[in-house]
Amino acid sequence: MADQHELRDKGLRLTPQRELVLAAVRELGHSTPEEVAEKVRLTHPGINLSTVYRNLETLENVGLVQHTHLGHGGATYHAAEELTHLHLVCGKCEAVGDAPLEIAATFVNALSDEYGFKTDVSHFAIYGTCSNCQ
Amino acid sequence: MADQHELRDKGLRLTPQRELVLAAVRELGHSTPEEVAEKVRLTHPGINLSTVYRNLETLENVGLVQHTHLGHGGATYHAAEELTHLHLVCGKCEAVGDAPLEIAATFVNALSDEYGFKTDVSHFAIYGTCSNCQ
DNA sequence: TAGTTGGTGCGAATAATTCGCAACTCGCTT
DNA sequence: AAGCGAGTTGCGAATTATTCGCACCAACTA
Ligand SMILES: [Mn+2]
Ligand SMILES: [Mn+2]
Ligand SMILES: [Zn+2]
Ligand SMILES: [Zn+2]
Repeated sequence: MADQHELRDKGLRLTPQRELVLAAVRELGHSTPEEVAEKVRLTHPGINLSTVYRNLETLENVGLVQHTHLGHGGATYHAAEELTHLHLVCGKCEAVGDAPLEIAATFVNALSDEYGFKTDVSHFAIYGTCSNCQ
Repeated sequence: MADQHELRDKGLRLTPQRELVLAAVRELGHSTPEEVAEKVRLTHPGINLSTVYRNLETLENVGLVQHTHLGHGGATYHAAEELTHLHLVCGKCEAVGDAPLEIAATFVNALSDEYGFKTDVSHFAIYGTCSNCQ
């Protein structure tokens, strides 16, 4: 596994649980800690939820996963490689649509130029009303 | 109080607690339910935290207050009239800066034109790194 | 192969928010 | 002015989400 480097370089270990959590996040796309746990338990029923939380945090520190806020509640996780779009969340039907990052380019540049603020447009969802719900 | 209309029209009552919660939100600007409760308790120690939660929800349904997500955690509330800017949240120092809504105009228009998505740019904060923390 | 130290399972502890319900009161009607 | 009914409140308990403490286990390393 190439991920070993990311981990071992920081004195961390590649445990089965950790591999399983990472694999689950990669397969699921956006997913809550609970969903990750369920996925992992399909093949390894013994895994503990707090282990999932701890590994998501560890994997995020190492840069292999990231979290995003899609709704009013908790965070969802995704593989770091996969963050190539922003999320359009409809406040009425709860639908989550995608849009390319480029669509926010002028906005991001303006924030950078005028405020020196480097934006991560996809950390928080873009909230509003989708075309179906107008 | 002009707010009576907003409430009574929907069969709701203007109780002292409700007035106090609304007044606190208006004075505090962005504030968590807990902060609203503390503010109200300065003059009315008896108010219950669940009453604050319920009234914030009610006032939001009626359109007098709104909530926004400034950080990874819970929501903050503000008076509806006051939502005239978007929030730039720094992931490193936690600072919350403001920027005018107009700075997102082309972005909002693009989402409208290309996806039919009507964006509320200030419901979620804009996340990134502030100029001090680069 | 043994030792060091990070990781895991588990149950308890926190924190944040929501509920259930009896008592209370706002606003309306006689 | 008094009465009534439905919306509200206080309170404690219940949920949910996430974090901790700790003894035991196991991944790396020499
Ligand atoms: Mn929200
Ligand atoms: Mn976050
Ligand atoms: Zn919708
Ligand atoms: Zn900063």
